Amino acid sequence: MSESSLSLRRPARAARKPRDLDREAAKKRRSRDKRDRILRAATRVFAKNGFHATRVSEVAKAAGVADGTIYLYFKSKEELLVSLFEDRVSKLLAFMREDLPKRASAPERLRAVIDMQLGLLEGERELAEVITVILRQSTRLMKEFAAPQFLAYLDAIAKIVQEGQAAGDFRQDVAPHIVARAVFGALDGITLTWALGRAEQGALGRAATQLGDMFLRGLAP
Amino acid sequence: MSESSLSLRRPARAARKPRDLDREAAKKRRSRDKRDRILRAATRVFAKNGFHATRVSEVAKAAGVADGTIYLYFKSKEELLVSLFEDRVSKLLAFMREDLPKRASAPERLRAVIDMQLGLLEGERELAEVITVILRQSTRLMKEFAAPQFLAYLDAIAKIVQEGQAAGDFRQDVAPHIVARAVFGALDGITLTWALGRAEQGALGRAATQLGDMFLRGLAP
Amino acid sequence: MSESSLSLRRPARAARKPRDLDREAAKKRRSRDKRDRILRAATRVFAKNGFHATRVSEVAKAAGVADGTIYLYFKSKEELLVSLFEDRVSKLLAFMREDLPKRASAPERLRAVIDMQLGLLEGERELAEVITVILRQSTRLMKEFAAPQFLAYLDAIAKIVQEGQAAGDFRQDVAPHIVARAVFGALDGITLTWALGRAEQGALGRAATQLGDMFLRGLAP
Amino acid sequence: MSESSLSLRRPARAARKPRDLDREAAKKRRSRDKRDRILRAATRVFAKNGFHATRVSEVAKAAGVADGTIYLYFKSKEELLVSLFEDRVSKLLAFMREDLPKRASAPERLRAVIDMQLGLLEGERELAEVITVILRQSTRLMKEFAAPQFLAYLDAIAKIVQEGQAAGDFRQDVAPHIVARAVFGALDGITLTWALGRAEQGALGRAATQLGDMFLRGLAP
DNA sequence: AATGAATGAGAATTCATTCAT
DNA sequence: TATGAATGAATTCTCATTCAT
Repeated sequence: MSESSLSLRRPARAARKPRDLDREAAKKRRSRDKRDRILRAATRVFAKNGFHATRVSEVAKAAGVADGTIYLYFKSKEELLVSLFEDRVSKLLAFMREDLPKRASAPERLRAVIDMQLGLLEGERELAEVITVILRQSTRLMKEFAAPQFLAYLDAIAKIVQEGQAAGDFRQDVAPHIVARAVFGALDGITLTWALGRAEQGALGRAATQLGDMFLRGLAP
Repeated sequence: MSESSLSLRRPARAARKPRDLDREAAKKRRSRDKRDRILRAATRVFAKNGFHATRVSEVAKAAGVADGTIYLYFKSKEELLVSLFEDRVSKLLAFMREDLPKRASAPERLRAVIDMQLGLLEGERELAEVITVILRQSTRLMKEFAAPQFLAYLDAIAKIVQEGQAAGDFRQDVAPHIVARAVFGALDGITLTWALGRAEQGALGRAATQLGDMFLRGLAP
Repeated sequence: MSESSLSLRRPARAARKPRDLDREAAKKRRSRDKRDRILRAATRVFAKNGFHATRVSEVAKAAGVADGTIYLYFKSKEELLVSLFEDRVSKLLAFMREDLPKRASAPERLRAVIDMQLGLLEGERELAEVITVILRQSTRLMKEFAAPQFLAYLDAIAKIVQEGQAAGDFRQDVAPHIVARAVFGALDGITLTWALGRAEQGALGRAATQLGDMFLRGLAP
Repeated sequence: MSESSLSLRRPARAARKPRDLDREAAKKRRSRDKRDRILRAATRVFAKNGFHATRVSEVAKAAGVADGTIYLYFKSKEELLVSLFEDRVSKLLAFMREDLPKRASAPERLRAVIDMQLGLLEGERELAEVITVILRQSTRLMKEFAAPQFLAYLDAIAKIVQEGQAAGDFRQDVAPHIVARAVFGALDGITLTWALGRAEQGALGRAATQLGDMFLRGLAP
């Protein structure tokens, strides 16, 4: 701060600009760092106490910033929660766009989805808890924000099933959207139990394999 | 009630005691009525606004009683939520105790569980929403109360799978507790989507059949 | 009142009246009994928990009556407290009217007042606590009701001092109203400590003698 | 404050730290100011309406702060009352520690205590009312907090009496703790009447002299 | 950008009192 | 008279958010 106020008093020189850019970048980096620090702290505290029982001041303390600082990066407490969710969902959607097309068959694609949904949280128990449990604590979030994205995700899975049925890889007598909901729910249930504490390291990976087997066999024509 | 009208025709002396009993009974009935009225109102309002966004006074208004009256029947707002849950869980556990033993094989028992978990909420969309979504809004409730019951339920399902494996009805290469979580999660996912509004009447019944088929085929040796 | 309304409907008979009177008397006795029961219960509970922390329902329970019954005998919770106070004050004022004139000299009258104020509560620790401590918990009571009576009492004591000074029994260089306040305060202080629990049986009697000695000697010309 | 204006004229480097210190000090001062403002407002409002009849919002309004601000400085409404009391008691105890030992004889010490207890409140009628009347309105406060301190104070007075008796300055036939209670009670009674409004300026001083005379003469051997 | 003191709206719960039976 | 279920006004305290520094 003192540095920048000093520079105001000096004549503008050509050399300034590159340095300013650097400075800008550093500032942005620092800013992003702080934002991340807050998000990580929020994950920790939300997972421990739940959304409503968590005070903004607790997140601030856990992040090592002042209460007011949170509001420089997030519009509200609820937006903190949204951001945690958005971050993961964007990764998930990116995956679906980039990775799925590489898989030749519907069965392969379905297995990939299963691996990914569980793999996304492996090693991040707290984040898993936030997404499976805490997220549902904000009604508005659930109805206005999460639901649409969630339904889009379900539709994407249903589409895989449909394609599999069209290609003769899956049985015809199950409704694609029912399978989609079941697959998602099964994965969510696994994650939930794991997040609630009754599961060991690597459990999600093993579960993914077994679930994949079971669903694919259950869907076999 | 019919008894009390009868007693009016009898000699006063003999009627004394029965009438008192009637009065007692009527009082108890009215009391239960009011309790139920409050519970039904709570289900409605909780489903609409979520637990935290619902004010006790709103429930009172919806039930047509004074704010304070709620506290004659429930210790706190949270206990209202617990009561809604307990009512269903007790039915569910009663079913598992009474009905399951009648089913000869593990596959039959698993299908019965699936039918029941979905059947329990068919036609009661608001209650379904309360149980799948709202319940998770109270962290304390989730951790202290619901979790233990939930885990007991999971264990019961896992036990069915285990028995099926022992009897040679199910494949050996899946962990019973993973199947249990997956089955529960799949059912919960179905209910959730249905509760959130994208499903028609009778959908849960059809879903139960298809899910049963899929899981049983997926588990077949 | 009920009597008069009754008599309007029935033919007046000579035999009726005595029986009615008996009935009335019995009723009044029972009524008084219940009133006393409530007052005694109130003393107990107020002394234990204080005025504000005591719920009317607690008094009702301690008295063995229904909540609503209290309101058949007392207009409000505060009136309960007033009644406890009035009862004692009336005894105190009766004493001052009847007993004091019998005492020949001012010193004798002052000693009598001291004996009486302490003697009034001896053996009734709970009542003493209510009067010294609890009474001050109701601001309205203190200001509107108790204060006037209290000041009247002080004036009566001051008058004794004044008479003693006129008769040459007391020193002239103390203001009568200051002595009055000091005497009352000293007695109240004794009672308070005793009520708060640090004093044994008979303590008030001994204290009265010593206080009497000390004040009389202090006032001697 | 004066320091910080000075520092503006000095070279910036050296000024750094002192200015920060100043800022800290100013902050602390402002904080203390606000705390005091709240305490003074509380005294005013409590004296007028009593403890229970006073709403926290009224104190806030009288102090010119927001309701919530009160809770930044005091844990609860009751703690506000405690703080008023503690402040005076600490002065009183400080006096007993510092001033009393300077007085040679027990009679001088007793008179000093009398002067002090009354002098402490002279000119602060509202505070006097809070301490003599309002304080007793919180049962918990009376029993848990005030009682122990109060008893310690009584013991200190009793000790003076005892020493006087040992030195032959006081009569032997009065129990020291009875005298202590009487002295305290007399002073409290004087204060109470004064606080309740029937006394003019300077009254406490005069009362102190007369009371001192009376007690000392009453205690003379 | 950062701070954290200050704000003040908001809500669960209590309990004196009423009144239908 | 007696009951006790029902009422609903009333109030403390919390905590997300703001804003002067």
